[in-house]
Amino acid sequence: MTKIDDVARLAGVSTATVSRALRGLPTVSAATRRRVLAAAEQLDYEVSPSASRLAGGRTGTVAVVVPRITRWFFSTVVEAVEEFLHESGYDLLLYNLGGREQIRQRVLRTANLHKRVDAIMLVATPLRPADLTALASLDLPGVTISSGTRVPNWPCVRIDDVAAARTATRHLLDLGHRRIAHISGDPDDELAFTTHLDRRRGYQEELRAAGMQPDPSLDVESTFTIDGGNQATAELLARGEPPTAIVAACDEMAMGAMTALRDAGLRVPQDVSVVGIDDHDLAGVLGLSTIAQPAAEQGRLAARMLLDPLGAPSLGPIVGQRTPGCDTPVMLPTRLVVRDSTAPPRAH
Amino acid sequence: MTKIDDVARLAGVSTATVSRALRGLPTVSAATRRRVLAAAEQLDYEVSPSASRLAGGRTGTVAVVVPRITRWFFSTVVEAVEEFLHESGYDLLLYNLGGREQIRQRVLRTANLHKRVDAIMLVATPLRPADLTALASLDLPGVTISSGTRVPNWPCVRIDDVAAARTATRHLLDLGHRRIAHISGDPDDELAFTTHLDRRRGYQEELRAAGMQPDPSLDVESTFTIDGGNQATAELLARGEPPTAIVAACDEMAMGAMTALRDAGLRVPQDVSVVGIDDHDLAGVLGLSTIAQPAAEQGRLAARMLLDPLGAPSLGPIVGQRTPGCDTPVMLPTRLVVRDSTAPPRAH
DNA sequence: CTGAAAGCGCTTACAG
DNA sequence: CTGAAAGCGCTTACAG
Repeated sequence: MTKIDDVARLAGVSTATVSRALRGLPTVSAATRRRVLAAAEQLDYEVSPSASRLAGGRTGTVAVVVPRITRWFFSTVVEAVEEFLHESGYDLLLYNLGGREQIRQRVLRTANLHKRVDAIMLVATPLRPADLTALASLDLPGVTISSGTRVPNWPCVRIDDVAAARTATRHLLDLGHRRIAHISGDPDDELAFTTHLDRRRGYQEELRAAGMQPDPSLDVESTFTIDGGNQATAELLARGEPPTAIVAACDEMAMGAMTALRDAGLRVPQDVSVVGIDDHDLAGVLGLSTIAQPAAEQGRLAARMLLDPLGAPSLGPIVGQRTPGCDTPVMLPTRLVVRDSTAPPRAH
Repeated sequence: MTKIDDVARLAGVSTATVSRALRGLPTVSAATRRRVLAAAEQLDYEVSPSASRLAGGRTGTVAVVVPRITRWFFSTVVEAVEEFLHESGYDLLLYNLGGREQIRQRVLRTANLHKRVDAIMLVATPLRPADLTALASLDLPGVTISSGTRVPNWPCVRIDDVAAARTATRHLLDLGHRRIAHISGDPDDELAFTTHLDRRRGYQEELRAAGMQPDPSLDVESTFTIDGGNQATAELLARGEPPTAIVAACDEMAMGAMTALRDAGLRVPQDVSVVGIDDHDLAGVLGLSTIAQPAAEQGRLAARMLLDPLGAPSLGPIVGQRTPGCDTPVMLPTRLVVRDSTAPPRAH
């Protein structure tokens, strides 16, 4: 392995100068820089990350924490984030919580992340008070995506979940539906995962704006998954007269709903309309009407907001600066995408 | 930040002993170990990864390279691998190639990975000869999942793609189909991504075994995606009399095929049967018959084969030992899952 | 079983 | 703009 001394010797300068030249610091003359770069190139030199980190105190690495990488929203966000990070010279350490509480604790509460990364991105990760304390003591810059708990001084990128659910509900109202059900997730989750709460609120607000009272018997809780949508819908149908339309809190639940309806012999949209939120990769294949949210864009933007104050991974010390005014989440727009799963209710 | 000296002082031993005790090395007396652990606990001590790596030469990190994290197979593999790695004390560095050739080069050909990870996992990553040379000079242990290029001395976990496609084709033959089309991917990819080639071979072999000649006009190439399946099927339909059944090289292509058929006014399975390979999360929702492959299990097994020779991340030097007999890929079984997308052809 | 000392390969004040 | 020297926080022979 060639090391910095080899480069220094070949270029006829000190290792300090090699270090500066290679990192593009401005305090190196053009001629010297050229010589150093040539030497490094010739020797095929790559800096040792461990040594650089130990000496410089920066890791050039970002931790990205997601609940489940297999779900559409999270894999889409991670793909966009990965591209941005690597283009910026950062490595991505992936943490997939996967519902395992012990992993959550190990990642968030121990000093595990400390000394390991320069910054943290939390995607839709609900936090307990103890988690917040742990994160605060880590004293690292970070960003959150989607709802979940806000972390003091960390910016947040998300959509307006209330508005998204309102748009979905309004779409059904506009089509003439009055018996509109809602299926959502995480009933016994005491964590502050607010997405489903916000979306329920939007559903209820829009009904009320139309002069209607939300009917609790048409509002079923389950989990934020295909299976959850399936079960919630089955439960809904078991309760008696089916609704003419369903607002699902996410596309995956909507897909489960479509399956349950099919299994019950009901046609979509002739018997029951279904609208989701997300615009999942497969929404088109299924003809699912939905409220599209820009997942990749949220990832890219959050990555940018995270890295901007950090600068290049190996350029001088980290500026402790926090983005000012990051108390207001950045909200990205959503839009209604009408496909084949929604239609006017049948005439009585 | 508390460091190893603080622990040493509190425990009344040398830093060398702290290091040994904390890593569970056997050459520490039980009493000393207890004292050290208590001190570390009391001080909330966490080893500095950078320092440990620099001094010990191990990174406790594995690079996982996937083509596209947003696709079902890859996110499922990564989820399983992530769990295994973290449970074993390793970090996961994610590289999502995303079709960007320059990224492939940066990841595989430069010494980028060197000094950064202890081992590499390549998931369905095709390699050019130059990539193989670069990997060889990295001299790191590794493992490959799925087909793609074999790397000398690296074990490989996969399914038998030829057999999977044969089973899919036989299923259609058993139902009475004779006009069976095949859609697959990567037509102008000179890389050695062999999955689609193997699956085509299986399709053809099974037809021949049934005494039939594969009809080139029923074999369309596109890309390994939903969109690719859609386009390939549209192309197939444009060629004239539709087939009575389609073998898609993966579920995502099958989903695209279902969309194209629907758009063309053809019903599945009444007019055309469709069978895929994968057992994608959404195959059930779509009623897609398919050949299920164990994605998570391939990930777990590959992670285990990768880590076994490495031992715990901070336990002594890496043993250069390569699993013997790793020249034969480990093949995991697949199985036919019949749903609603396949049925006997209509009587003429 | 334990410790003193060297060394891992860089970066960073500091001085010039 | 550049260099000599200290130091980042561990692990590892080596010696006992």
